[in-house]
Amino acid sequence: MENYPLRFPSQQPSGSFSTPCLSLLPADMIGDIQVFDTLQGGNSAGFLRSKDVVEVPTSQGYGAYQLMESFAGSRENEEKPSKKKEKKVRKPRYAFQTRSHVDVLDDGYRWRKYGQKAVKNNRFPRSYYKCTHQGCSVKKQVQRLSRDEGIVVTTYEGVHTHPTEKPHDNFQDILNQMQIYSNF
DNA sequence: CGAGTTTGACCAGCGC
DNA sequence: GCGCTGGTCAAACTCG
Repeated sequence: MENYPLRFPSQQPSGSFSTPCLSLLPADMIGDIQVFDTLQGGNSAGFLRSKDVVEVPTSQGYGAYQLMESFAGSRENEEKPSKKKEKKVRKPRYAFQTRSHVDVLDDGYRWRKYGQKAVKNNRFPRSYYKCTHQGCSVKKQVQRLSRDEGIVVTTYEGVHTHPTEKPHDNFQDILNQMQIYSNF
C-alpha cells in the first residue's frame, strides 16, 4: 500500500488558511456522524468548532481539512426508554474530510486494517483500521465520497495513548496547531 | 516468519 | 419478527 506523508501547517505562516476550498460536508454523507454547530468543550480535542475548515499542505499539494467534532454515541445520551442492557458507551469521533487521491494519509501512527464494507449510496467501500500500538484502541474509518471521489473522509474514534511512531508531529500536536489557526 | 491485508461470516441495532 | 445496514472477527493469504 502506498502511503503519503501528511504534513500539517507547523511551518506555515499564520493566516494562510483563510480560504476554505470545500463546501460543508453534509452529515448524512458520512453515515451516522453527527455534526455539531457548537463547541463541545471539556474533551481532549474539543477546541475547534465543528465546520471549521483549515487548508493543509500535503505531498499532493494543498488539501482542505474540515474538522467535525462528532459523537456517534450521542443518541445514547438522549432520553431513551430504559433498557435492561447497559447502554453502549462510544468514544467521540472526529471526522476529517480531505481532498486527496490517496485513501490512507500517513498521520504518523501505524494502523492495521480489520475490515472493509460496501456502504449504501456509495460506490466506494469503507475501510476500518485499528491502531496497532499495544494497549491503544484508537480506530479510524476511511471512506471516499461517491459524489466527489476526490474527497476522502477519515473518521477517528478515541485518543491515542502513546506518541506518534514517526519523528514528526503527533496527532495531538496537529490538532493543537489547528486550534491556533482557527482562532485568528 | 512476522506484520499487515483481504474477505466472507457473524452479530447487534434499528426501522418497518 | 424480519430484513437491512454498519461494525467486527478471524482464517487465509500476501509481502518484505
